[in-house]
Amino acid sequence: MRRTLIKHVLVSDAIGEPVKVAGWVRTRRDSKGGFSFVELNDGSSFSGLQVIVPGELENYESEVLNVTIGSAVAIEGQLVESPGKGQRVEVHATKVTVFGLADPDDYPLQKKRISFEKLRDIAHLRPRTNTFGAVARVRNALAYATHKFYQERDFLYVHAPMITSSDAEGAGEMFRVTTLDPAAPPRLDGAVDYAQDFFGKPTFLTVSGQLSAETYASAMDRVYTFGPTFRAENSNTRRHLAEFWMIEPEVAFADLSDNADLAEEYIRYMFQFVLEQCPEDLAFFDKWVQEGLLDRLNALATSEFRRITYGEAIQALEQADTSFEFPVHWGADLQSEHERYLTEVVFAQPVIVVDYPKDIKAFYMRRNDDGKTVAAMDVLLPGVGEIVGGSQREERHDVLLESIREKGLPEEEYWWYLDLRRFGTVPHAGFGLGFGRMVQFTTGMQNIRDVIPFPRTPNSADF
RNA sequence: UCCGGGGUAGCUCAAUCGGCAGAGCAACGGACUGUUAAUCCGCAGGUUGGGAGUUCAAGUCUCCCCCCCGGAGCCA
Repeated sequence: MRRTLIKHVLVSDAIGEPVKVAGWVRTRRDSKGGFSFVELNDGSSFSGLQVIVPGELENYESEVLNVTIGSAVAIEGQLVESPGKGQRVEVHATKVTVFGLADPDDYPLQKKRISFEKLRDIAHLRPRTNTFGAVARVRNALAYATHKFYQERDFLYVHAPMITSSDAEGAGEMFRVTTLDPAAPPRLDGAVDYAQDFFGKPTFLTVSGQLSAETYASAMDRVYTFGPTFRAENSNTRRHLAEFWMIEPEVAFADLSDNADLAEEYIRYMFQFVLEQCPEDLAFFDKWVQEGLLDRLNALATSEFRRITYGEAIQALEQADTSFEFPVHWGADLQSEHERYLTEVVFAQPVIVVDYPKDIKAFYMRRNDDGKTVAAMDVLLPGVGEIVGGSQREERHDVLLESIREKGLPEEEYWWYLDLRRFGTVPHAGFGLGFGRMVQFTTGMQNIRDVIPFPRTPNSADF
């Protein structure tokens, strides 16, 4: 008999028909009536399926009564309307196959709530909990929405390399990739001789797929990357990971305004999609993780984002009757507290800040005509802060070269990047969106370590 | 990396001035005719993160180390 996923059984109308399901037991409650209730979850939906196991089954005493939370079983039986409260249908078992028991003396999960911190220590078992099952489904839905959104708009999915020989991508400390023996590396004049390393030169894990995306946008018009990126920063916050996933669209013949349109549309699309696909999971987060989550997501799925310039942002902050830890003045970068104040207090909605001072932004951002600012943009969301950073890229060869020199970057490493401006250069723009932060915002989960299956942070790379 | 808060039973936590290390839940045994975080009775559960020190006596005080959480910086 063919197995049906529980999410399909729960909405099935085939009352009286035979059905087969399998999954992991959440609870078993025995009745004096000589039968047991078994709640089964297979990860396909938030809700589990209630199974009634009659005492007459031949393995009832020998096996079923040993089934506890965490056990893996398959059930064959009949779908019936449930006389009890709390579920529409249930299954009356005619056969129970026990694949694996979970000794309750050792099994670390229980029906009672366990702290997220403790669950990180058992990350291999936490997807079996309500919260992490729901996070996994929402994360999946957001990834699906991402591909759907860009594919529907004729973007090409580009796989950026994860290993790079450029140590000057300008986005933070990098992890070194090497096959040399760290205890005894080959040396040349005292220094490590990377000519003998696997790639014949020093290599690192990428911090961004942007530069690769730009090369493909300069041929395929509109592209996006969606892959892991790595930062060796010693960041210990609830918003940072050493290994995290980023989505980076890049569009040719586009300016900063087109870029902001795209970011806004994309973010709204994800909210709409996940509201449609994961109502049960979101209702759970709304009730147990962050009150008011559903109202906010619903509002965001349709509302426009507020767009202001950096100069206007500084003005608004200078007029604020709050005292900030970091002083506000034109030329200073916006701190977390400033970003939060703008998006949470001043406007109380998502905010896109554009045109930042050139001195605090990356070399590749397009210089504005005022000579002071660049065509950069940050998208700020209440609760998470910066979720998108992007810009129109500098397409003028001489201006880009000047920027590279001004910032003291190694010109020779950018020969291919400069080539894009020598041959058929084109105005183009793009941004990066931190996928984990999007999942955080969508689920209300406070810590980014709890929205990725196996978080990598300083001092922690288990599982 | 900096600042602050923590680490006690399987889990969530308590322990007054330094004086016998406790509770709820889970688990286990039993009771209960369809339960929904079931309920009731009973039983059991400990190298107090690791190390050193002060003391008649340390979960508690001192020092070193490890780990976790929150905030900041860096950023997505």
